[in-house]
Amino acid sequence: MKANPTVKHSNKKETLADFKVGVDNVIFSVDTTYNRVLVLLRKRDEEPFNNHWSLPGTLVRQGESLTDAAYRTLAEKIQVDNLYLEQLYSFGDPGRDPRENPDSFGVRYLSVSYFALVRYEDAKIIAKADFNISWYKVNEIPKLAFDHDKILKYGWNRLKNKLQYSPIAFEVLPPEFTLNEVFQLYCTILGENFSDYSNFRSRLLKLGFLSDTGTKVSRGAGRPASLYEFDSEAFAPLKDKPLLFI
Amino acid sequence: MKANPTVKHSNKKETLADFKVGVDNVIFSVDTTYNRVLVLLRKRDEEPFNNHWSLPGTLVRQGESLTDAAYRTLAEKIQVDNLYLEQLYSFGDPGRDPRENPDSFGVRYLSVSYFALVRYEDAKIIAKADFNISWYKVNEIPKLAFDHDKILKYGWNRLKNKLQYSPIAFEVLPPEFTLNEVFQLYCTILGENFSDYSNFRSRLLKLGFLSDTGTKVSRGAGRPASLYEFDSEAFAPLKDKPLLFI
DNA sequence: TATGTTTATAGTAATAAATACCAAAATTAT
DNA sequence: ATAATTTTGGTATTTATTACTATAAACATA
Repeated sequence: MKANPTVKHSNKKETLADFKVGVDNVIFSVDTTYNRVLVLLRKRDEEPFNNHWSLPGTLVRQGESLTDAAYRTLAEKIQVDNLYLEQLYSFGDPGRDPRENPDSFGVRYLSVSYFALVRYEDAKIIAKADFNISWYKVNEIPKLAFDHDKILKYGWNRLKNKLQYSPIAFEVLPPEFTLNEVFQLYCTILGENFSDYSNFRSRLLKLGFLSDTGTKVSRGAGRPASLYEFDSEAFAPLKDKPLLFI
Repeated sequence: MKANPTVKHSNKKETLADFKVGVDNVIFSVDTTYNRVLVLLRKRDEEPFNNHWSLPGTLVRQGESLTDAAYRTLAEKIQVDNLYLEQLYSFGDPGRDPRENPDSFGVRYLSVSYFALVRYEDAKIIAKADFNISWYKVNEIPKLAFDHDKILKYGWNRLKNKLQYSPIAFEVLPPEFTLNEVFQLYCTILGENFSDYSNFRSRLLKLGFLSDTGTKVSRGAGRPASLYEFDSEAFAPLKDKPLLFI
């Protein structure tokens, strides 16, 4: 698959690159029992980068949308009830995939990366079924295939930022949750010392989009906690504001 | 250019989509004399969407990086000294380009969009030279080709958000500027009533990355204003913080 | 059962930031 | 000269953040 050198400069279209487009997912989860952030990785079973760990991804098929491809990869690896997914960034510079011809002719590989946050309690079950899929602690990631280290780093930054001005936490928490569970989630991702519990509580409640269900739950010792739920109607007026909370 | 129906389902790779990748630029500028935000549009001179206005874009060439393609398009239309450029979002769903075969076989067109902010005083000169290129007021945009309306809307939101937590304004202002010029820029983009001048000044100065050059300038009546400059060293410790200022 | 431990919840005082507003200084306009 | 205009420095009020305290309601165990 080489450009015809006789027309290479005479016809503009002849110099265009042909692409395969892949989606690569940075799938995060938070293990609240051990307080750690996890990333889903897949061990490759084909060249290039055979036996290397990589982000779960796939090439986009005919007639398939980018998000569909992202959901398909996700569904092949894990089964989830709650999920947050958004596009992250596109990486398409020449030479990022060894399947590309080094003379820069022939097909190029562009990766549209997606960022996902899933609930650990839902997700871990299916992951166990396939030993080529595994959760890795975000601070103990091995060297990854392709430019996936760069993509993962980009996703990790997005997660930390997004948590501070958008309510993605509640898309991944169970429908009813205690304020302590919210706090633990934030602590695990942003670090222990970003706030103290008491002030975190009052700020969060003052925003007005969490409603007390009235039910109380006891997790071990201590006074039982109220279960709260996310009120998307109460959040609606805030969603267009550029930056909020925490 | 049709997939061979005899092997269509027997070989997975046969079902992959082939892509052409384009970059489309949402190029903003601020005309401070008339206090309006402008977007650079190009009138198409070929099918599809012949004679429709569109975002300036180009298809990525062999061996060319995505950013290079974005810069190339920009350089073809306008000449700028100061410029801010970043990737915006990728649009690649099937059917977004009429050149695609409706049966969803054949080549797909993916657009990696870029967001740019340029200084109006630099940029307008070259724009005048070609009547197929024109600045449009952001609130008076005609119906655009392809899905460029959606891309433009996405870019406009990014501009408004970005202005509030990153110092892109200073990449597009002249090297030395008065505080009132900064304020006018913010007003034009975010609307008149986002802050009053006096408080805007003190907040901005307290951040500590603007330094007074000592020079004074008089623009018409009133006490002459100090010229300030952006001190990137003083800004450095702030750049990793997730959200700041204004 | 009594007593201490744990966690949730409510609140307060001190500090910092945001907001609305004011006044002097240094220029141009008449 | 005087008025108008714009910059600049400032203050008082309100609001938000932070650090901290106290009480409530459960469990643990002696």
